[in-house]
Amino acid sequence: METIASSSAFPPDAFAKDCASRVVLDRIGDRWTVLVVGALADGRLRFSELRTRIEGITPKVMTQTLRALERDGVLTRTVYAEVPPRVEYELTDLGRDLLVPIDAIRHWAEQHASRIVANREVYDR
Amino acid sequence: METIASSSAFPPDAFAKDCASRVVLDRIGDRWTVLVVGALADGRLRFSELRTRIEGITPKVMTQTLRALERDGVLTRTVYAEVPPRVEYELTDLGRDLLVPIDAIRHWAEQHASRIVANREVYDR
DNA sequence: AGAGACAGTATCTATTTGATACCGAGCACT
DNA sequence: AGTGCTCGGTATCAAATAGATACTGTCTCT
Repeated sequence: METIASSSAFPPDAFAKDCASRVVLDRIGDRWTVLVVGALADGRLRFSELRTRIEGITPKVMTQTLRALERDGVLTRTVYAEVPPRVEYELTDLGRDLLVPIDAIRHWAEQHASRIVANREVYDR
Repeated sequence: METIASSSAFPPDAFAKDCASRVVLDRIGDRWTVLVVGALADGRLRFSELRTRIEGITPKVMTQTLRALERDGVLTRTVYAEVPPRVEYELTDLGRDLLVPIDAIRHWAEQHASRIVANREVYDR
C-alpha cells in the first residue's frame, strides 16, 4: 500500500494501515475527543466552560485536543480581542455529523456501565 | 477513588470523573478497541487472524486489548488444547451491542476521511 | 499598587505504546 | 536424533503521550 486512499476507487477500509479512514479513527480513539465533542453538542462553549464540564482534563491536554479537532475541521476556534480573553469553540457541520455516532457510543456506555464494572469485578476475583 | 458509581440513583453522566460510564468510555477511547471489535463483527477469529486483519497492531498491544475486552465482558477467549495452539475470540451479547455504535463511528470515519485529511492540509499550510 | 479573570504555556514526571527479539510444546520431515 | 515449522503469545527496552503543577501576559477594577 502506498498513498493514502482518498480515492473512492477502492472502498475505504479502516482496518488498513495508512488508509484515510484509519487515520480518522485514530482521532476518535482518543481519550478525550468523545467528551469534548459531546460537550459541544448544545452549542458553543469557552475554554473554561469546557474544563468545568469535562472533569479531570488538564489544560494542556484540553488545548491539544481542541487544536487537533480544529485541525480536522470538527470545530472552530474563535478568539475575541477582549480582556480577560474570550475564546469560543463550536462544532462545524462535520462535527455535528460526528455527534451522531458519538452520542450512540456515550449512550451505550451509560447503559451498560454497571454491567461492565460488574464483569471486571468477577474477572479480577 | 473509592467506589465507582454503579448505583442508578443518579443519572449516569459520562462527563463526570469516576462515573461508571466514564470508565467505560475510556475503554472505547482506546486506539485499538474499535478495530478489534469491528473485526469480530462477522464471527470468531483466532489471534493471528486478528493480527492479519488489523494492520499495524503489535502482538503485545493485541494481547492487552483482548484481555481488557475480555475483562469487560465484551468478548470471550477460548483456548483449544491443540498443537500448535488455537485460541479463538468471539463477541458476547454485550460486544454485539457495542458493535452498533462502533460501526456508526467507522462509517462516519470512512465517509468523511478525505474531507478531514483535506482540512489538515489546509490547516498545516 | 495590588488582586483578579481568562486562556492558555512551560516544565517535569509517570504512564502507555510500540519495535523487536525470543519462548515452549509438539508434529513432520530427513 | 536433530532441525525446522506453527501458533499464541512474553520479555525487554526505547519512544511517544498524558498528566500534575506552576507560571505568564493583558487589561480592568478597587
